[in-house]
Amino acid sequence: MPEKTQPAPLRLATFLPFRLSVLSNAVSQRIAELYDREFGLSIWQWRVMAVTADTPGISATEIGQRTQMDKVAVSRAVAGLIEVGYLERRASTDDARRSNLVLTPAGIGIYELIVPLALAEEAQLVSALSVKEQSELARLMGKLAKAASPERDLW
Amino acid sequence: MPEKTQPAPLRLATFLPFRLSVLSNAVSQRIAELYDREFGLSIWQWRVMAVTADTPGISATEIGQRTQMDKVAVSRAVAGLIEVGYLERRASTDDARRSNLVLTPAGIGIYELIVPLALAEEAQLVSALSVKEQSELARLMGKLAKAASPERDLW
DNA sequence: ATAAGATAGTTTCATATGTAACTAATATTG
DNA sequence: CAATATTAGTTACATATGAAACTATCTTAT
Repeated sequence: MPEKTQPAPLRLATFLPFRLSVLSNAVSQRIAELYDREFGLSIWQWRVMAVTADTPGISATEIGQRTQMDKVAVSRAVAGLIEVGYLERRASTDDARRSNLVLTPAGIGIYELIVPLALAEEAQLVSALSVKEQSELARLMGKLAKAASPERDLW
Repeated sequence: MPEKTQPAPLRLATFLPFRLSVLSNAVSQRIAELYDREFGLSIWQWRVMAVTADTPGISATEIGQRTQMDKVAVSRAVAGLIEVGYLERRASTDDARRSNLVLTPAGIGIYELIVPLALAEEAQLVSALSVKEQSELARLMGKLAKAASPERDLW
C-alpha cells in the first residue's frame, strides 16, 4: 500500500524571503538607530535628504522613484524635514503643482555629518566579506532584484 | 590654497542597507500577496503557522525566537489564527503560563496548500541564479547576518 | 514557607503606515 | 476653447505596529 505523499518541506530558516527580511531588518535597525538617536531622523527622512543632496531641486515624485517610497511617505518625510528646517520648498516656474526641494544650509550640515557615519556603519558591516565577496553579493542582489521586480528598476 | 574637503559621496543606489531593504520589500511583497490574497493570512500568521507545523506544541516565546517576531506580534498572530480556526492552544501540564500551540486539521490543510505555492515562488525567484550562485548568496547572507547581529543567531 | 524577582503572554495607548479621497494645476481631446 | 482626463501633492481615515504597563504563574533565596 502506498504511503501518503509527504508535502514538500519548508523550513523558515532556509526560505529566502524570510532570510532576506530578517537580514534587512537587522541591518536597517542598526542604521536607523543612528539616524534617529543622534539626529532625530526617520529612515524615510534620511532617504529624502540623501537624494536631495544628490540632486538639489528634485521633485517629490522623483524622490519617490529614487527611494522606492510612495508619495504619501515622501510627503510626510518632506513635511517633517521642512518643519525642522533641513529642507526648503521652492516654487517651480514652469509647473505650479510641483515644487523644487533643496536642503537648507542646516540640512546640508546635518547631511554631511551623517554621511561618514553611515558609510562607516556600512563599511563595518561589509568588512565581514572580502572585496570580491562584496561585489559578488552586489551582483547577485542585482539579479534577484530584477527577478523580483522585472517591471521597474529597483535601483 | 587648499580646496574645501569634499565629504565622502553616498549614493543611495549603492548603499547596502538601502539595497537590502528595497530588495527584501520587493520579495516580501510578492509573497505576502499570495498569503493574503489567497488565504487571508498576514506574513506574521504565515510564519507562525510554518514554525508550528515544524514543531507542534511550540510555545509563543519559542515562536518569537525562531521567527524574529516580538512577543506582541506573536500574540496577535496567534490570536488571529485561533480565531479563524487554524491554530489551537493546549494547556501545558508543567507550566500554566505557557501554552502549547498546534495547528488544527484545518490549519494543516491550509498549510499544506500554501507550502508548494510558497516554494514555487521562491524557486521562480532564485531561478535567475545558477545553483552555485544560490548557495553563494546564502553563504554571503549568512556572513552578513552574523556581522549585523553578532549577539544572537538570526537563523 | 514566603517574599522578591523573573518569565509567559496579553492589553493598552500612542504613533506609523497604507489606501482612498481630495485639491489644485496641467495636458489632451474634440 | 471648453470639457475631460492626468498628474503633483496633501489630507483623512482606518489599520498595523511597538513600547510600556499589566496579570498570572513560576523560580529563587532566605
